[in-house]
Amino acid sequence: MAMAQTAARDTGTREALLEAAEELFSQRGFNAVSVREIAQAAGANLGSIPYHFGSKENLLLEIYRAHCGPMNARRLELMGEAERISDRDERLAAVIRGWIVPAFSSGSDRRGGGARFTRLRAILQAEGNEAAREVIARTFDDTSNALIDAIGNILPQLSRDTIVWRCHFLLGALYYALINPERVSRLSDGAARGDDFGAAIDQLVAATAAAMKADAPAAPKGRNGDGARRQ
Amino acid sequence: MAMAQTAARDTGTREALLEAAEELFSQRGFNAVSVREIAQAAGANLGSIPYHFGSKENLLLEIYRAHCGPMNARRLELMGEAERISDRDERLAAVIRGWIVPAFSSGSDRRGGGARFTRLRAILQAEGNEAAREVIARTFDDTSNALIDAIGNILPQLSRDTIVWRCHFLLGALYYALINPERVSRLSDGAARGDDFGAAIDQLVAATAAAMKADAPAAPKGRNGDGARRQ
DNA sequence: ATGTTTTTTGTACATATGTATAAATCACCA
DNA sequence: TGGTGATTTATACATATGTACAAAAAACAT
Repeated sequence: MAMAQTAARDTGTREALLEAAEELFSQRGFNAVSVREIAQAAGANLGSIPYHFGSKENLLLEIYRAHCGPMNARRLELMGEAERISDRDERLAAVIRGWIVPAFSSGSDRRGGGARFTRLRAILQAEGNEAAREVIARTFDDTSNALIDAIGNILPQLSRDTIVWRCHFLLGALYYALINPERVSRLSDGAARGDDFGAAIDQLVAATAAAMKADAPAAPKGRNGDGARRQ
Repeated sequence: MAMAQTAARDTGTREALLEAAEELFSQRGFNAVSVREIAQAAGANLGSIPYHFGSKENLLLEIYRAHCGPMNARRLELMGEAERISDRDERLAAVIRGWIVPAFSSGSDRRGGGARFTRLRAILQAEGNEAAREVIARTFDDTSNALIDAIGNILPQLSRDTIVWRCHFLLGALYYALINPERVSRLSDGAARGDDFGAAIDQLVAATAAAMKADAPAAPKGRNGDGARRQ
């Protein structure tokens, strides 16, 4: 047939479907993307999706399987290198950077991380996709714990809950930086570019390292504004 | 007729629909919630949604209209009070807190902010809902700019882009804390509760204030890891 | 009361969705 | 070359969705 099939023929239909699905899911989430769209973007037939993956949800899980292992391996590798740094401030920044960088870009291969996959996780997390949520928790908690432990070693005066909160904020900031980069450009009148990943990483590392070094918040008692309410 | 709007008083049905829609949207986003679900949750008929709101999207915008004004007014009020504090560190923390608190809970009225509405914004932001994105940008940029300006006054050595980045991280952390509170409980082995809004606010204020006071990140270019890539 | 406007209700419609399936086509090897 | 298993294609199906619409009901004004 026509050109539409070249993508499928070059890389294989299965690969083309994974690629197209990852791109579309990372832009609009899981619910808003139809299997017909994915097939069309991949230059493949609608039926090839149930054929190769069984279901739409399984296609999503396949994307996770392709990325999670390499991405977390790279994280542990970079954080391991960082822990050999003697200077405490430098080590803290390097550990944080080692955790952050693979979320923006993998090493050499296209797989194993990258901003697109992180953005995908961010959106699916917000969508509340159950399958994705479970895979995320199972697959990413160990590197999160590695980060928490490493920071605990560097800053032993901090309680674990405070470190957890701050690492949680880090992940939220990371997700949001990838989901909504336009806002940075807009609010800074173009002085900063939200899609400049290098700047985002540098800013995020500096801000997070400083936040980690702060004293834990004072008293968990009395005044907590009118915000003390449970969900 | 054209009078439909003024005559559309609180019949109960309209309010119930707004309430049910806000609850459902804040849990599962816009796409994944059907108008039939909303009607059922509100104890109303399916046809009452097109009747009262015209369309599903319009119903969403109505929710925004109910919250945006009061929430931003409260933010400006609290930040204004904060700016009268003489001590710089205290003022910085109070300004940040003034911006954060209304995102978790409004003053007296149920409307005008609150964690549920913030969570709604977070999810819709991630979903990439165009209508919501535009309203958010138009309605919230002014309070974001107020926060940025206030911080710029307290910390004049910081460039505006650095402040913008850090406020951006703040919003991402805030969103994520509301979207995924279970993760805090899980990673801390129950020592911290992600759904404790008071703790979340205290932790977020302390971390953000410390991040703001940090020096701007060093290198403008050069080494930025393997993460320097454009979206 | 009567007439008019507003609201509610039930249903219809066009479209979109994920998946199943059978026929057609291709790749590959004896 | 012929045949066999893998893949692709086209179509069908059941279901879900947002909205339109007309009739019924309720609320209201005079």
